[in-house]
Amino acid sequence: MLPNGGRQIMDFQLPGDFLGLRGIIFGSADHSIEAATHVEASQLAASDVRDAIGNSPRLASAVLRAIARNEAMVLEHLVNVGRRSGEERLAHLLLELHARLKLRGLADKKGFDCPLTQFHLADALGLSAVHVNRVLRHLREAALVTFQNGRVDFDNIDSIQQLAGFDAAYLHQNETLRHSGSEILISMQ
Amino acid sequence: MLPNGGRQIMDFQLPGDFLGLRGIIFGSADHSIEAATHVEASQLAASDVRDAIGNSPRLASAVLRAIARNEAMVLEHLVNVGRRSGEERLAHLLLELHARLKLRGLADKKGFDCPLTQFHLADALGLSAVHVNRVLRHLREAALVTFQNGRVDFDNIDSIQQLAGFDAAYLHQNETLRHSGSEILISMQ
DNA sequence: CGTTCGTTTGAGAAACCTCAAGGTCTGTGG
DNA sequence: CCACAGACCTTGAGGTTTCTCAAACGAACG
Repeated sequence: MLPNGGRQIMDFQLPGDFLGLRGIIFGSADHSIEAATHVEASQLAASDVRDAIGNSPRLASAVLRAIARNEAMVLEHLVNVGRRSGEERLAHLLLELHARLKLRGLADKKGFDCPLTQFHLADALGLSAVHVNRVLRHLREAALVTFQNGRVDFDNIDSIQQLAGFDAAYLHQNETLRHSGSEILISMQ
Repeated sequence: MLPNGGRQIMDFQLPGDFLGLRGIIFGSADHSIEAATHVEASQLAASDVRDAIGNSPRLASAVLRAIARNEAMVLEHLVNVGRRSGEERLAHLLLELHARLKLRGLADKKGFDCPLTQFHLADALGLSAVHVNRVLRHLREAALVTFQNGRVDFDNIDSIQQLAGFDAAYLHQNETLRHSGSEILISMQ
């Protein structure tokens, strides 16, 4: 949140994501987390996590890579907001969400369920909600992607990837750090 | 660099900064580094760095905090580009550079030497160089900050901090990870 | 003395914003 | 069952910000 009432959404956390890692490391957070859906989460004591990291080089390395991956994502969002047009930005965000959800088995080839409002999209993209609405219309009329009734459907995923300049490499999806129950899971493929 | 020829500068590395840490962790980089001035750097073998991190929990922890700090900075840049006006963005960037340089003894209270061109600023802020020029004029005419002949001078640092919504907390300046010669230095205050 | 790089300024166009109004859907209380 | 409120989406009109194209200027350099 900014003093003038504006909001910048830095990322959308998906099921299985580790929340607030940077806050644990620094002992303070420069952001807040808001639930867009019903959420189930388990809490880990910051000191426990720090101890575990200190005692296990393997875990430390995994956390290191997790944060680096996070930074790569935020960086891509910076590129998105800084150097792409409204259509490209929106397309890029939807493609990113699709790629990340697909890995979790929460999306199919055509699209995915998306509980976000146009206000959420606007605050993530540095646009106004009104403009997001118009851009969505353009994308729909261009038969690229449809976002209606909480569902995103790609009509032509190849051409929309080209439009957005989307390349999933920055997501580093071959490895993930997750928390489940009260444990931290490292999964590499 | 983007396919359409655009460029997004994610950060300006200052003397003493550790370069390409994320590239070492992932074995590949999603960005490139360009020298804006004469640069002296020493190279570390990626495998050596990885080994060192694996063998020293203390070093691993420091690297962890360094990356987290990096992410916080990129994140602030995202907020900057996504939700602030041209004047606010530019003021914010100049204030960040000032704060970071001051810590290294490379700036005084009034300002600092800045070798960047207006093209550099534009590519960091998601603006055009022409617009950067006009915004600089506004800031100069408002007696807030002057950027001329490679020198940035703040006329009224309090009011420009307020204009930009700048708070140096995100820089986490009380600790740094640096490389010097062929060593990695951890310094905490 | 010409070239190159960076800055400055003007003019018109495009992208995007704000304000405003109306529409749809959903849940809720009477 | 109906009326109402709230949240979200949609569309229009007009304004602001920012962009692109273009040209001119100054400084540094060989």
